Amino acid sequence: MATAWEAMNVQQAAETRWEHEASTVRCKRLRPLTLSLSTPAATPSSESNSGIATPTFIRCPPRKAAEAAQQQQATAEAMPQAQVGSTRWNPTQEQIAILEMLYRGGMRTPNAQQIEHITAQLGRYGKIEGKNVFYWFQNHKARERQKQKRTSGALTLGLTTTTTIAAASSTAKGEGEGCFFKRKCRSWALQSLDLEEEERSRFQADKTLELFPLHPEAKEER
Amino acid sequence: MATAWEAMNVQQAAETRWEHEASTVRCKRLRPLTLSLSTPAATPSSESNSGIATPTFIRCPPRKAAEAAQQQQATAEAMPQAQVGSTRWNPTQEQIAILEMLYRGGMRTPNAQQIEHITAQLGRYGKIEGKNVFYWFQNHKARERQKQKRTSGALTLGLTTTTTIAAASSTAKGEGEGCFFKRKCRSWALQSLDLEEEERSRFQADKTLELFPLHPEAKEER
DNA sequence: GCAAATTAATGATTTATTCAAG
DNA sequence: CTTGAATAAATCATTAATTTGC
Repeated sequence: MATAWEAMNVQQAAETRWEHEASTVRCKRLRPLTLSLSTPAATPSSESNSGIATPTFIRCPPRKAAEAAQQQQATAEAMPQAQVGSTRWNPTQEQIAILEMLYRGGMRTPNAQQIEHITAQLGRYGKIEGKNVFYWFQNHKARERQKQKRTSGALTLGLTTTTTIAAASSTAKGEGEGCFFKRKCRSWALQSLDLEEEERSRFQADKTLELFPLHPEAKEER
Repeated sequence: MATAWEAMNVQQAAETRWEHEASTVRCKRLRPLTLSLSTPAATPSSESNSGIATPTFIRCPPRKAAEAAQQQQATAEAMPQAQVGSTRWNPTQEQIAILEMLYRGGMRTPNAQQIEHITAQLGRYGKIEGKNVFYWFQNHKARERQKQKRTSGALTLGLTTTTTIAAASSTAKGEGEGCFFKRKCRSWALQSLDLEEEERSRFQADKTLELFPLHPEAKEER
């Protein structure tokens, strides 16, 4: 559990590894490198969690400390082979392509339903979970912002190389919906619905969700 | 960094969360610019709409609407604090008392199961959702940190503020599992399979979770 | 050519801030 | 002003890529 999710991270990814070409040279720049100076007083030590039985499927958590490992029961799963060990989602080319398309289309913080839909769709190309979609947008958005900041800082020209991107940050706040947890709640509450795209319209109808069509935040400021 | 295994990625146990406490003082207090100035060029407008045939996903609905929609179900409750028209959770005295007790007991970032449990318990005193519990801990923790920071800052005059802060945060760290998303994931990840029950228990058994019985963290460390 | 060692990306989490209801 | 709710920034951690010594 804890993550059962992870547990089944199958990824079927059999297909080729997908090169991220889609995004074209993503960030390339030097990584600020975070510096791990940490603090003088910082003592990582601790750790806590002592060994715990790891569920057969390897979930992601395992990281440090002893492995206790005795967990027999090894993968009682039927297809032992499959990707058993992967811990994190590894998007396929198609998945990335779709996500980027959506992003370019203006989507920044999809809400629960949107995520469900997207996940359902992307699921056709490989194993995926809602959280992956969520994180993808979060990260993509953040990194774009970051990149831009870096760029602008360097250039200083303020030419707004990518005005479009700017929109991202502004949008986020504007409406309160997309919120993160929202989807969580939502999922908690009801998850089943996934169907086809049609469903979307249904939602729309009763939930007043506006359609995508840009026009985004007219509201902006606060 | 980067250097791989340095740390020995040994596996540990299920679920553990590894907290990055190591870094303790991460963000240096004042965050450079962020503020809402956002980007100079921020012009939401455009949004790159070059017609994109974006899959009809819906965009986030305006906050008001969303809220309204979501509360319809709230009604009909016979609970004390009927929050009929309220949009946000309004904890009852009992709920707060319990939460604080847990907090004092050392709980900081409850995991999915813990949250579920707590929510269930608190539900006896009034309407409540898992996210409320989650947020409560998040906020309580953050505010305590904040307060502490402020205090220390005032007293020490910039004298190694870091250390003090570090200390503060360290406490918070306590246990690491609870990851936040855990629950979300969990919920997202098909709940149908409850196969994991046993797993859960297993987990529970060895991993804290005793929720209520305070006593909790004996671990606390640091 | 190849596998260990390194580095660049980027998925996943946590913490800091901000927003806004009451 | 307090605090529930939500988002963005900072980090951490793991895997894809790339480099390097044989």
